[in-house]
Amino acid sequence: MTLNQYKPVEETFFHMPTLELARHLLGKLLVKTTSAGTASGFIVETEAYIGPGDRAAHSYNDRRTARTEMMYASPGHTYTYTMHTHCLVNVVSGAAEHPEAVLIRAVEPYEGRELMHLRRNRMKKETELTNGPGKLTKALGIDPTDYGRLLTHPPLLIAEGWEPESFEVITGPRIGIENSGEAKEYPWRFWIGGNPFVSRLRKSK
DNA sequence: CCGCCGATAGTCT
DNA sequence: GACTATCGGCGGT
Repeated sequence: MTLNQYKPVEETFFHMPTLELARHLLGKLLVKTTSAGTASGFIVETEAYIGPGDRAAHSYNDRRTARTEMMYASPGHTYTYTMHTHCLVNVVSGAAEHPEAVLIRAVEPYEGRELMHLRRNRMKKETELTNGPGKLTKALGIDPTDYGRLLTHPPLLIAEGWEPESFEVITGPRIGIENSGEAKEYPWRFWIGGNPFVSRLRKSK
């Protein structure tokens, strides 16, 4: 696999409602190229964060700040932010001025496994490489300098991957938002049934 | 395989 | 100064 063999999605792919996009991103490839090489993985878990009314979203109550500014951009851009020491990556969704996004929570390694292995401090277990939002960004080499990129071309892109008919989509409550009132119950987490790279396989509450 | 817990830094009040 | 859309090590089973 070389970079020019990936088939990036069209920008119009991102023009669907956020909950649909969270579902349709499953199976797609997330691809990052740096001077060290190309690393990619199939998206196997996502979460939707939907606008000013979603208590779990950074855009809750229309909090428009320097950090959340990209959530208001047109769909298909990245919204990255740091959680403790980790960088998390979101796909901006919804029309411009509508602050919605889809968090990528886990991928299954495809190209550049050796590079991912090194970046992850030679992590022994294969499934531990990319089974969390902070883990996958480190493995793929995604960092805060990727804030605001358009995901239709290198160095960071979403490309065609698995056929949607080839896997089952499961939904459930989002992770790590215990302080978000009713919103913590919304089934806005999506993952591929039976995939070993999904974070928190058993504890899906 | 599971759950607990401490580390760690960017952002906002 | 108080939050986190987290991670990994450790100890018990």
